[in-house]
Amino acid sequence: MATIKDVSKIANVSVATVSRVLNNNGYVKEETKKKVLAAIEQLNYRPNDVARSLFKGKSKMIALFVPDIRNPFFPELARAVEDNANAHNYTFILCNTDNNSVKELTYLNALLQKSIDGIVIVSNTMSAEQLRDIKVPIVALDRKPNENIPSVTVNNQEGAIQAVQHLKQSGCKYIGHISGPQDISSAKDRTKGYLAVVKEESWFSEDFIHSGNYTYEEAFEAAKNLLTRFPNIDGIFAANDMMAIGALKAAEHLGILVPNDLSIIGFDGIQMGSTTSPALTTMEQPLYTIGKRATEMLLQKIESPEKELVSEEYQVTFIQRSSTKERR
Amino acid sequence: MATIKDVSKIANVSVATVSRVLNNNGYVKEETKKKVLAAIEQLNYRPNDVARSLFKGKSKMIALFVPDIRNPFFPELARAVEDNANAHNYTFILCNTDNNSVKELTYLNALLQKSIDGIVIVSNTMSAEQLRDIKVPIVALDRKPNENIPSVTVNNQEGAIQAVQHLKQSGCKYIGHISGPQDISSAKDRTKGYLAVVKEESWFSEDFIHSGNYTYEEAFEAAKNLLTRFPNIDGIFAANDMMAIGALKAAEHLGILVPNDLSIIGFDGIQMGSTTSPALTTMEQPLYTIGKRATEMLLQKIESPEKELVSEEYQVTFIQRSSTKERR
DNA sequence: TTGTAGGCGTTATCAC
DNA sequence: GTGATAACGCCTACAA
Repeated sequence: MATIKDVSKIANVSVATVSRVLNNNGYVKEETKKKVLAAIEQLNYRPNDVARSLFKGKSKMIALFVPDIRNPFFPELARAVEDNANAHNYTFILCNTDNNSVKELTYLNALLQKSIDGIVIVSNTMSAEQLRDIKVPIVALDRKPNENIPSVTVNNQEGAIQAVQHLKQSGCKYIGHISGPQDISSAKDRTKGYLAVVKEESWFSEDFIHSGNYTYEEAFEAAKNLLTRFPNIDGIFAANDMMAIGALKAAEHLGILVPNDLSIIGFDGIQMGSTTSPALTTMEQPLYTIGKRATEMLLQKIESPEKELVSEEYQVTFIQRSSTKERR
Repeated sequence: MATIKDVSKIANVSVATVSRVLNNNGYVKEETKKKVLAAIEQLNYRPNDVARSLFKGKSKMIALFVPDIRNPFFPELARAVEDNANAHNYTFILCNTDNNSVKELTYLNALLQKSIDGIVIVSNTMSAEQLRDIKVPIVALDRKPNENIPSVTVNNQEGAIQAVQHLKQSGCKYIGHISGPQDISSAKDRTKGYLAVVKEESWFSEDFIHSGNYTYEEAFEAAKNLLTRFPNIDGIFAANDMMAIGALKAAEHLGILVPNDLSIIGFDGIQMGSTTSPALTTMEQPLYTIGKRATEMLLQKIESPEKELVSEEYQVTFIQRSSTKERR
């Protein structure tokens, strides 16, 4: 690879001048500029970003931490972040944390050594202290690890309320809930929403809630238990689509007809929900939008660190498909 | 961040000595080593990877090019590559190319400026010439862009033959094919496999093949056309699972019962195939394995460039689920 | 066994 | 307008 020095020789100028035309700053005569440009062209010269990074202390790289990119919820976010990073000439690093705080910390250190400029993080494992003394900008996405770190989320509780109310309005009397991990703010808020609607019902007890840990497999089991134990359940609100799909399968397994005998509603709006039979009614998150927004906020913070970021909350939208009956 | 100089001062030695203990090379007295280690500990010193990269010309970063991480086929590969990169202390960069060769080239240049050490690439758009004069190691995954570049793939043609034969053996008489983009080697080979089995059948004509472009939506349309035009079709081989799921939906749409009136088999073995109703029979690729292997090969080439890599081919396995009848 | 110093490729500060 | 030159933080001859 050619260096700035090579260019300077060919153009018969100093490296300083080359640097000036490269970065368009400082005065440089039109004529010499042309010479330099020609030399750059001739050598097909490209500046070495590593040297630049060393000097500037910035790498033009941002990272995204997700638990596991194989979970269908995350690729949409990842794509949004990558698109945005790319549009601003940042390189995109992806880290699968497995919700493991040790792994998270290891990634973090490795990235700091590489002068990472900022991180978008979907996590619930990092403690407040850990995050506090990190000096690179961080924006939380989908979850709120703690109050001190700016986040982009959706109205989880309100969305859950809407979901459960839809079940009621479409005729469900006994509504079960498959919940997500309660240490994840989004999951907790969705459970809160569920409770807000049904807590006062005469039939309600805590036993109508089973944890599915946000996974297909556990939700399959949870739904089977729930439906076996309470055969009169005619509605299920799952805290995410993967679990709703697990519940769908469980119903199929038990010979329960959806939506005739049982309505199921999910949360997230992942594509998979539209490919099941019946297709899944759900509360759709604007996933691409929130991913994009989180990245924009991060880049803004990187480029003007003095401005404080303020958290944002987006709205979910109800998507009627075939796993619930239409509102009567 | 503390620097090597800070450490050297505290330990009362030269930076050279610190560097020696850091990299464990050269002689250093046990006692001074301890002093240095203590100083490192005290300052919580971590070497600056950017400076290292500049010196070595290597970044300890590898990239993965995929068309679009939102396509459910890619996250499994991405996870495998990331895991392996991480295990070898490499940082993982993800690039969505949208099958756009201009975008690919732009990424490539940006990464070269960052001294990227190697690239795993799932692509069919890069021309032979483009790839030839790239000096960083490249390994192709899932597809063979051209013969000069080492690749990790599966036995696509053979797998397709098995798939179509399964349809025949389970009683299908008229078998349609929803094909993928013919400029992708994997898709082409699968079509070849289909043809190898049915080309000589009396009923066969090219009209039994419709392109679905590897997408759900196009396959949905393709299947509808196929099934409307040839109502006697009782088997469909889709060149990937996304398209098979599209075909499943099309059948549902037309009131055709799967697998009673129509058998559908896919290819890939993505998780989504197991969540549909009926669940999808498919030829499963060892996705994690091939992703892992491609990365291993890449890292090996990076660390010993003198050794030539040789392409590898893995086997697909037949997974009987519910979208086809069992072999009689 | 340890230290000095040059260089990796850029940028920015200061002269001229 | 332009050119030296000192950083950025690290590594490795080469000396000592």
